[in-house]
Amino acid sequence: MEALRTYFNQFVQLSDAEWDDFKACMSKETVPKKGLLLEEGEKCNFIAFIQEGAFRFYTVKKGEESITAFFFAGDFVTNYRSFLTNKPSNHYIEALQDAVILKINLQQLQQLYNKHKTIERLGRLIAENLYLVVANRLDAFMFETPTERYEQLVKRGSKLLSEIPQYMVASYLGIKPETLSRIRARK
Amino acid sequence: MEALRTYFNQFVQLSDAEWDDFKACMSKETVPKKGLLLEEGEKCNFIAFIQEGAFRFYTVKKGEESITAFFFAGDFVTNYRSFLTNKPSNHYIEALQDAVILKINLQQLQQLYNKHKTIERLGRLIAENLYLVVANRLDAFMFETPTERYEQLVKRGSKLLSEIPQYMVASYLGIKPETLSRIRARK
DNA sequence: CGCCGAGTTGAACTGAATCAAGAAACGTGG
DNA sequence: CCACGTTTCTTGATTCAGTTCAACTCGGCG
Repeated sequence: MEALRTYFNQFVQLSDAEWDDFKACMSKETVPKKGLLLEEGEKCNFIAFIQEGAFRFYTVKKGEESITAFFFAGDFVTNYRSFLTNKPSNHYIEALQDAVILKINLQQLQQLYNKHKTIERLGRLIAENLYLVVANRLDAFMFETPTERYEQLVKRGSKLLSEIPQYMVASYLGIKPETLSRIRARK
Repeated sequence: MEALRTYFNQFVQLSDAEWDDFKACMSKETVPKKGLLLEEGEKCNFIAFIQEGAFRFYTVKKGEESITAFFFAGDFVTNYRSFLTNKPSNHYIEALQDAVILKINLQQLQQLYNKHKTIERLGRLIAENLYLVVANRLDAFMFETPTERYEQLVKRGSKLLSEIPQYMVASYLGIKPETLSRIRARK
């Protein structure tokens, strides 16, 4: 639970009263490896903080799984688009290992937004932050070749390279496993 | 000015006091056709509401202009990334026609955030909204071919097709002018 | 009338996808 | 702890969509 408060502290300083209200809304859940936290077609009405485990966020297009993101302990996991628009998700969220999460749902969060200005601000800062994350990913897809995207992972020493099977990394990079294998083979 | 209030009303209902404070921060500016509202290397410390005119948002990579977005009357225009991170912009913002805008700067906006909870909320809702916009564009680049992206423009009856020269539309779609010409030729 | 930028068309090139086959790694049960 | 079967990764040959380079057309505007 302290990990979550630490996470928030990057953004705003919550008072004890605010934090207590927040904590009261979080409910702990476990998800077994390969379990689905969210299925296509469901509305995502929660945001979850990952205490343990990891998830992949993927969609199925033309019969093929395409991975959009990975989430690890200390991250939030949600289908933010479905959460914000209240429309059905076109993505699945699957646990890659047994996981423990703290969930808060949309209604509870909205009440917290109404009650506490600082939490409203936290919501803004997190939204702004997520904007930056997708904007960077969009840049990577618009301006970089698959090879360059892979090299970025290497340069940043990304977790993905050590913790995620190569065919999933390929999917995340937007290429076929064969292609990633060849990129790695050269040089 | 009323157009701006109408725009905000999609998100929240501002009281007269809040709106007056907001208005007091906006300053009117004009930008001539081909004028730059923002240059590469500058920090973008403003958000501007477009009263008249249109802008293109582009970056130069490997000696080539690549257009990321177009903005029209009734839209906000800013380099949101630079605005949020306070880092230099890697994009230019250029007026496509003579334009009139209402500008507010970062410091003023932060004061408004501090002073009015509803404006803080407005900030959150706008950030969430921009998240959805880039997320959709990312989807288009990850899952659609250039042809499909072009067909989306046609299907949505996009302004771009009537108001923007074809070579700029091509750039926005992430392809060469020759390729867009060929896409249009088939069928 | 002639120029110039925008748009079109053609031919050759390139990087990733596809299809196919094989090698390596993994884990599960005997 | 080994053997087997499945999954993951690699390698090769071919195809394909978009790029590149180049030439040419069109339309507006001086």
